[in-house]
Amino acid sequence: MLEFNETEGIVRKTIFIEVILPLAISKTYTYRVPLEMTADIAIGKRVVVQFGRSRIYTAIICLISETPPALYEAKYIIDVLDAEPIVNEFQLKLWQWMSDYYICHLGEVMQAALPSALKLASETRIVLNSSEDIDKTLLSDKEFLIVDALELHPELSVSDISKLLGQKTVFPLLRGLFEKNVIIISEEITEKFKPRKKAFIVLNPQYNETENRKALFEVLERAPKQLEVLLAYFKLEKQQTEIAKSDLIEVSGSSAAILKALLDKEIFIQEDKVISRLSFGELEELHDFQLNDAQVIALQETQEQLDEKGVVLLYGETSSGKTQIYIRLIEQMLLQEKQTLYLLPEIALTTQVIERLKEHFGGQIGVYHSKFNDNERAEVWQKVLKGEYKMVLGARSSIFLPFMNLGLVIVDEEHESSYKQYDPAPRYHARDTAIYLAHLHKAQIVLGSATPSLESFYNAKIKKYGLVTLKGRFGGVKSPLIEVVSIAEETKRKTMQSHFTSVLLNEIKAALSRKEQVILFQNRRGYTPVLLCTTCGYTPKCVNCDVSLTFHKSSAKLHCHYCGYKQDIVSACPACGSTRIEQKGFGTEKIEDELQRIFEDARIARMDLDSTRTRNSFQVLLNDFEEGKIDILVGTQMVAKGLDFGNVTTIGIISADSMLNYPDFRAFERSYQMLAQVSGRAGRRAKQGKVIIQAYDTTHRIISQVIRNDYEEMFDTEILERRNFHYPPLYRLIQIDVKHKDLSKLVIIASSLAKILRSQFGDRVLGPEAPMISRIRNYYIQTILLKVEREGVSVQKIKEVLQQILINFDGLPANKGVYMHIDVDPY
DNA sequence: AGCACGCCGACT
DNA sequence: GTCGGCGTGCTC
Repeated sequence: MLEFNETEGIVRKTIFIEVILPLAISKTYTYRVPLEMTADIAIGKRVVVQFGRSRIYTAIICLISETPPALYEAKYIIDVLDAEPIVNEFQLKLWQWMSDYYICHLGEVMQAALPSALKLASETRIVLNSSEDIDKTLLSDKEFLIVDALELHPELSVSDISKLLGQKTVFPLLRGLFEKNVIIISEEITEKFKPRKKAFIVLNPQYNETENRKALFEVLERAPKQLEVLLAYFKLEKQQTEIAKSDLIEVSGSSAAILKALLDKEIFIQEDKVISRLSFGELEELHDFQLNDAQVIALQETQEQLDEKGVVLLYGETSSGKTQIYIRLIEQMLLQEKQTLYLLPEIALTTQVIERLKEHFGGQIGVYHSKFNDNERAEVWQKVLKGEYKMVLGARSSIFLPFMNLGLVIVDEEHESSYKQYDPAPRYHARDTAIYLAHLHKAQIVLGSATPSLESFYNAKIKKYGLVTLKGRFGGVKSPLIEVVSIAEETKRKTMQSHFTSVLLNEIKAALSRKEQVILFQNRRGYTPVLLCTTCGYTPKCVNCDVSLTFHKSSAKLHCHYCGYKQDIVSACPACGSTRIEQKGFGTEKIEDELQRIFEDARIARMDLDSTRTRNSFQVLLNDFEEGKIDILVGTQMVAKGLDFGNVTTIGIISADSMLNYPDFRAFERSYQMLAQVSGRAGRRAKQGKVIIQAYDTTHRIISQVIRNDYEEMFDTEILERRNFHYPPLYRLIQIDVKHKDLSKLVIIASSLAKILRSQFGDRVLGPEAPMISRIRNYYIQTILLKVEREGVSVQKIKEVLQQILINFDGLPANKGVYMHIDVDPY
């Protein structure tokens, strides 16, 4: 299609573009480009398009062509947003791979990949950025109008603004306001990540000269209180490199007011530094850049293996100093001007790792975190794009950043389950996706763990990955003593007190008397505190989901963990009228209560999903614990992840059985990892820690393997089981969830689907089966599992066939009202 | 994902 | 006799 452009006097072609829309749609859509925008078109740029009657979206250009679509008239694009592409070819390839591998729509991948500030849509809510002073003289008339309107109405949608201005094209205007930090996206402002700051005091450097110092003493002669503070400062200075404000006040026996006088006189200078009390274990020694012998060897081996295989599993015990090795590898990347992606589990990102690495690498390091607000995320995106950040530290979503020349990917704590996204699609695993990402860039990738996932260790064993083992605890940290206590035995001897064995209680008592801290660990899954009528056995259940309601003392209500439904507590059983209703099972809340009854004077706190729901409560809790305001911390999985407190010497596992008996093929592997990681937390520094494991089955092989610290034996026994029962890493799993509001219809539909699948895939198909939670938000669920062997068949082929079957099945009138979702590698 | 078009119950 | 319930189908 040729058109003549009079002003330029040249013949130009009308072009058509394929765009990805941020929606769960299986296709890309074709739009027509107005001639005056032709020159601005490039793959990876954003365009504004109208889709459907009234909706406007930001889409990404993924293909440019000159042939108009044959069957319909393409709409014109409204605008081109970018001067330069914001998504590169590597990313588009990665998106396509994810969409194929995880069987989801490209639009869903885009939705997950782009920070929302980069994909405004007509429904996006906009608010003013209150933390920023707005210089209104810098605004254009239209911008001023928008700001004015936002001052009146705190929250407006993009389409509101469009109406207000009487024009369709508002995205470029809004983009300008974003860049000036005037407006922000509303959904994100609630979760702003707040690093904790602590005040440090330093002497004004001018007093480092002897002359000036003399004068200083003379000046302060008539202010004895202030002089005392100064003397205390000099004393502390000899002992430590950094002097905290609170320490100085305490040591000098002075007050904040006196210190303030010194600050006002500019004798002291206050510095607020971001600190954290969470760590991933091995950072104390980060300042010591001398690698020990074991590390030197491991580093060298890692490099050799990386050159040979591209992927290396760095299997290093807790405290063996994996981080130092990462740092060396990163340094080499920096020398080669290549980018590094350093992946960490979500929770570890609030930690020292960031500060320490920032200290070492300076401003070249970016952090990408779900708790950052969207403007910050978009900013990191831009800086990675421009190559300003040579390294990014981030949680799973940072695999989506626009790296141009990635040289190295590090996946720390690679076994962590938080690398897997469950909902919504794309249900991807960041480690596996990172391996593909590295492959696209021909980059190297290091997976690090003290307790590797079975699949990674397996891949290392079959020589697909390189394997480097790093033994020995760094800095002479001793391994803790592990003691297993039989609950059955103590129950028989009647020495149990509620859920605690006498052995555990004695250890707690001893630790408390030594002024040391204790962490108690209770796995919540499978042991929720439910109400039970002791007369008829009735238990209150959620009206929307197939779960028992959980009693929450804090709200004095019964809660559903799946849909948030709340209900008042019942005093009489609605089934039989009996008032004999008791609490069964035990959650952290109950443990906390009972513990308080036993240790009346101890300060006990609880850390779980409920107690840390609000933004800062997690930090506050850890803060208090570190500062010694809490003696005993009771918690769920959360406490197992990377907590590092020097004064914790005693760790108790309330019930190892509840983890081991969890009905999941990975229960043993997870239990091993959990117990090994928790044990690694005890007695980190000078003191040797003690771990008490309470269990009914004290002879369980996993417990004994944890005690002997024998990962490889665990691996061997587990692999045997996995082979026998057709589970990963020897087989691949694809899970299909079938959902319907009507249970009887669901059962019929699910089994007919299973039958169709079986005709194609034979006994690779399992189910349908009702999952543990068989109804959520009024939808009944059945799952069908596909076990596909690793050798001899093409998984991609199987996925294609599967996808086609599901599309056909979905279209059948008999199956209306059914929802299906696919989870590839659902673990 | 949204939003419109379309066929069956409780209201002026 | 109309307003509105949400079931299904399309969006370049």
